[in-house]
Amino acid sequence: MLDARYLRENLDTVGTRLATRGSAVSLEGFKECDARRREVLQENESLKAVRNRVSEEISRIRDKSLAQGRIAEMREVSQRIKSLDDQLRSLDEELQGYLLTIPNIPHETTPVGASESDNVEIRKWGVVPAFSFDPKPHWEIGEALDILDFERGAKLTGARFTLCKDAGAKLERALINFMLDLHTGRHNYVEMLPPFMVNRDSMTGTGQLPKFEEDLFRLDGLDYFLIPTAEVPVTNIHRGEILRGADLPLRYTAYTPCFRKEAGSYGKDTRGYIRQHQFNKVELVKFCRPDDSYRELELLLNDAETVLQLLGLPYRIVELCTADIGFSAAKTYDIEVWLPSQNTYREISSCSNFEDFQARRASIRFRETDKAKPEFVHTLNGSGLAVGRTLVAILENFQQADGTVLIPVALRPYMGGMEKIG
RNA sequence: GGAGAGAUGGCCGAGUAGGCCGAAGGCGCUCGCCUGCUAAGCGAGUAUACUGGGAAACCGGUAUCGAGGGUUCGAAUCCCUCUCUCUCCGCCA
Repeated sequence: MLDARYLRENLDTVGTRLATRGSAVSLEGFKECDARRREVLQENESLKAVRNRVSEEISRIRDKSLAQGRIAEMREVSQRIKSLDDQLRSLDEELQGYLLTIPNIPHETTPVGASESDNVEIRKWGVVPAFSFDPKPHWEIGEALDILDFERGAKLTGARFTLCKDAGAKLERALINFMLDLHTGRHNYVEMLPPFMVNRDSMTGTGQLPKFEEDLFRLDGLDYFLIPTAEVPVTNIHRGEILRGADLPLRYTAYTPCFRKEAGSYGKDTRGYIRQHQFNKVELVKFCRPDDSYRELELLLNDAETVLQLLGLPYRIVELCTADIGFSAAKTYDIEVWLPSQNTYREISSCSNFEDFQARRASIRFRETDKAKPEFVHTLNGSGLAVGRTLVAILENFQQADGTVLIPVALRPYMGGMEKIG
């Protein structure tokens, strides 16, 4: 959420910057509503000031019969106030409606672009494997090794659900533990295990609601939602809090399953394990001072990259352009891992700086000293990494001519010493 | 699921025959004084949001005692609804 006052005073500039996102954002509604609201607010508050003053006078009059005139007068003032209160309530709601659906302003370093083809490749790491045979897609490898069972996943639930079996299940679990140990041990993140379903306030705090409800699974009869990413519960840990400056930056990591409806991606990635309604992810979340957030973003990106480096998976870093960054983000780097079967890089992590956009929605502030005014923190997060896609990358990149798959050395301790699958 | 108790400022904790309560007191914190160090002591200050004025320092208004409604000239105090916490019983991984 943008600051209403800032928006009011910089309406044109903000409009221009938001336009680079591609989708038209109209600020007219906000402007008009904001003006009306302040008008009503002012009349209302001055009437309340009168009422407070006169009521105070009435309280000092012993003989209330002498106050009847003023009491009658105030009765009318109160009527008027009540009506203005109602108007104000609906105007507030309307204004919030505008503010909650206006996306974040892209950072000045976010490349301006019209579509994802304008994203900018920053760097590459690793060597793309050369195969002496035709590399298979991961779903064939997984089925041949009997570690990924798509048919039974669909039987148990439906399309885009998969049953992991035996070494597949173990590999998934090993990756989770490997990532968490790396981030808590070497990168100094604090591990969290949050609830996998959250309430509406939490979803609004990080920006999934009110605009993107159709992407979420909601529980029938309860206003709870299955989390689409650990970003939601972990960022909301400090919703409504004032943190101590001395404690910043806070770094949290969390494993959670993620649940997404994937509405609007019906034709995409229909085969395999790339796009599921439920998938595992290890997430990195930071809360920091505004001045530090862009430095912290680079560090966060490095922390996520380290996972791929230790696993020996080739990847590249892409800086998303204004047309491709998410609703809440000011700047985003994607990490894309090499997938031989698709002969291309595919997203495996997305690292974003939200600046104070989420912090303002969720009211997450800090006080530099005990006397200082509270300021909004900056929030960041990134996948570290998407576990299912990491498993896919391992199957495809480390597949052998005989159909087996080599397990990365770093992962072997987590696999009971196993060196290959099959 | 059944029965009861409670939710006040950073924390603890007063306040329930409605008015002078943004809210006593204590702790904590900040600044100053004092004591040759430490401890103690003394004085002052110490919420947030919105909004009007001002270049700013700052000054004014309104709101906030879990949340939302209601009664009233006026509500932390009365009424209703909801949420959460705690205790006991039942059930359960």
